[in-house]
Amino acid sequence: MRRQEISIEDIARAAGVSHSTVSRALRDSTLISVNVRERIQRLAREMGYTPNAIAQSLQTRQTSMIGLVVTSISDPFWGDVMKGVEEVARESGFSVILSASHNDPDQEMMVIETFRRRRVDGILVAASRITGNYKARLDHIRIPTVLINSQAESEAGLLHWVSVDDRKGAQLAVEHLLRLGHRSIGYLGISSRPRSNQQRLLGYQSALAAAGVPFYEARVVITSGDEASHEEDVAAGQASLPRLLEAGVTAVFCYNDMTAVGVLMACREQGIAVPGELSVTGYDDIRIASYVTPPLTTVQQPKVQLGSLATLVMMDLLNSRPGRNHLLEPTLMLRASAAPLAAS
Amino acid sequence: MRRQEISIEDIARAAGVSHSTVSRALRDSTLISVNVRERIQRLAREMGYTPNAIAQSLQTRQTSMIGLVVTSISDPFWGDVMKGVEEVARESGFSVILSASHNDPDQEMMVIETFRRRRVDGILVAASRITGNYKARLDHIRIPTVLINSQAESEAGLLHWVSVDDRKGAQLAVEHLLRLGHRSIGYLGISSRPRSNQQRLLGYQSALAAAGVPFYEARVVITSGDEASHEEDVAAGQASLPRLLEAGVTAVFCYNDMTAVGVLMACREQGIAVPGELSVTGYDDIRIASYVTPPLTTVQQPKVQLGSLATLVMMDLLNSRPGRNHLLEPTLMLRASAAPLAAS
DNA sequence: ATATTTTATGCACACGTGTGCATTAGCCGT
DNA sequence: ACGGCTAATGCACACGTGTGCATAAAATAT
Repeated sequence: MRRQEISIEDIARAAGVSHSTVSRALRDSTLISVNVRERIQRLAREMGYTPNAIAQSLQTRQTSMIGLVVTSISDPFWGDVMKGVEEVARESGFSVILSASHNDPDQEMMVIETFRRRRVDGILVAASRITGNYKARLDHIRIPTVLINSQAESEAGLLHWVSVDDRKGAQLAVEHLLRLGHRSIGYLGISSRPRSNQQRLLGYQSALAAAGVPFYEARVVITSGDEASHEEDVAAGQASLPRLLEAGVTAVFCYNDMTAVGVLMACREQGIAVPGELSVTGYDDIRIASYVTPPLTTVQQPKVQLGSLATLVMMDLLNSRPGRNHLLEPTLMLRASAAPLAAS
Repeated sequence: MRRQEISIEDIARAAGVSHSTVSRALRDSTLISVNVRERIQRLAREMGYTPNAIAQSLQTRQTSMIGLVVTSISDPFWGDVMKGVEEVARESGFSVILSASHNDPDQEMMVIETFRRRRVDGILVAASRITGNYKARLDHIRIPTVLINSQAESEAGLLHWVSVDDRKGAQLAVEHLLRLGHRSIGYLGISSRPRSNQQRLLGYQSALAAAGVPFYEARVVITSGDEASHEEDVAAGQASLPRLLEAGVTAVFCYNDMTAVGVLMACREQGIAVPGELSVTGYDDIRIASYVTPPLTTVQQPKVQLGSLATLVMMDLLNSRPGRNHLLEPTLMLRASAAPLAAS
């Protein structure tokens, strides 16, 4: 089982030259004469040589690997983001190390520590939960970092971010409901993702304010759903419907598509027509939103672009170009789960 | 921007010992006296030392990394598999390098070549398209490999697999439809995933045969859908409904959940009641299957287990224990998209 | 006290690749 | 033919860590 890959030393021996010559020949150095260069390259091909990236990394002090931390690997939202990351990374000659944080700051920090041990060139963190005391440690690590859908500043200039404008997205959704004639609009939020939840709540409030509709605390329901898994989000949505109905809303803006699906399911159980009696909007526009009944009116986040752009920013940083932060625009996807307020 | 991580050499200098002593002390070698050992470990902590995994890998000739190739990163099915892989890998102290093959043998081979260059300890390949001439090259690579949901033999003993019994799954679904009284049952397949498509077709046929129901070629519709993306699967399902109806089927067993969703959508457009006029079953039991209307009766594959078990087999191989192949059992998920044949 | 074993540490090499510098061979000009 | 210049190659070190072996120091036995 001894795996014996061949090295440039082996090629050197076979060609009767030094390993330096082989190294240069394989890198197309003009220092090496054309015929020797070609002979060595042919030899390398024949012998089935594969450069040892580990040794190269040790020497050049760069690994061409980037670490990606994500809250949940099986989440369709992050699935799209991961896809964008992997594509750009591969095209740029980088590999992606993937790990999950399960929405837990401790695990997130441990994963980042592993990445540091492996000397990745850069780190991408999705929906970081890093705050306060962790922040300092993250800063001390001195590895270029790009946050995805979370924001933070850094004095060292190593920390950047790419996000979708959550507040704007919420405004789009709520404005749409207002245009449909709704005046009693609820917000169904999730406390386990504090930043985006807060932003969407703000967007909800400012849309109401802009339309001159008063804000009532009772119309806002925030549930927990700690692990950031779908099942929990759906269950949270289902469980929250009663409280929203008590508040007498005719439409509800949900934190994401899965909670909206939960609301949809609860409505079906209780015989409440959507959108006839209650209009529902989601957020994210994951695939499931198109196929559910009724298809969800929702806020689309450019998910793949989120990943690819973050990776492009990373490439800028790694080529010592200045890294720009980006705030992407969400768009409204009109489907069938929200309709004009019935003139009852 | 010069990133200067500290090394055991630095610690050695600070402690007034040689780097060998530091190396041993950090690895808890009993060769080093207790007080020196503790002093060095404290020093390492204070100086913020992080071992250089690259240098360790070069020396020990193992990277503690495994490569994972998947046909599509954003596919919910593979998302669950990836989750299982990452969890077991992390618990075992391994990191996962992720890459996509887009269901293309050439890309798959390129990804594997990259993994080889990076000297991963093992490779996991999901739904491999490697055949014939590639097979030989794969064999020549001499890296332990575990295939997920595809099977192949190897003389070198480096190739193993973990799969779900596709034929059995198909039988379960079709037997269920037969039990519901259906006799004219269609199969909607996809040619771009030849192995599983073939297996499911075989299961379909043997279930019919066991029930004494004749097999009609016209009831089998195989579409393409090259890129293995959802949109294409759904579209394929939608486009295939007419041909199935022409064949006069009362129930259809679909290759996977997304094609089944396509069929569902086409039915709604054409006013065909499901399951009233047509029973539909899917395959995979991805999350979407539960939330669509009507909820899909489908064959559940143990997706997370598929990933975790494959990784456990890999761990066996890496610890030079014999690797066993595993054929997992699918189970039938009864929901609402298949119903007894209406006595019309 | 000396010989022998045990304990603790350093030396030097290895892993595979890249590169500054010295060295050699070849070429040209006068 | 000789000096100077260019082209091609090798030497030796570096990257950071692990480890066999030699060695020094200490402890124990005789």
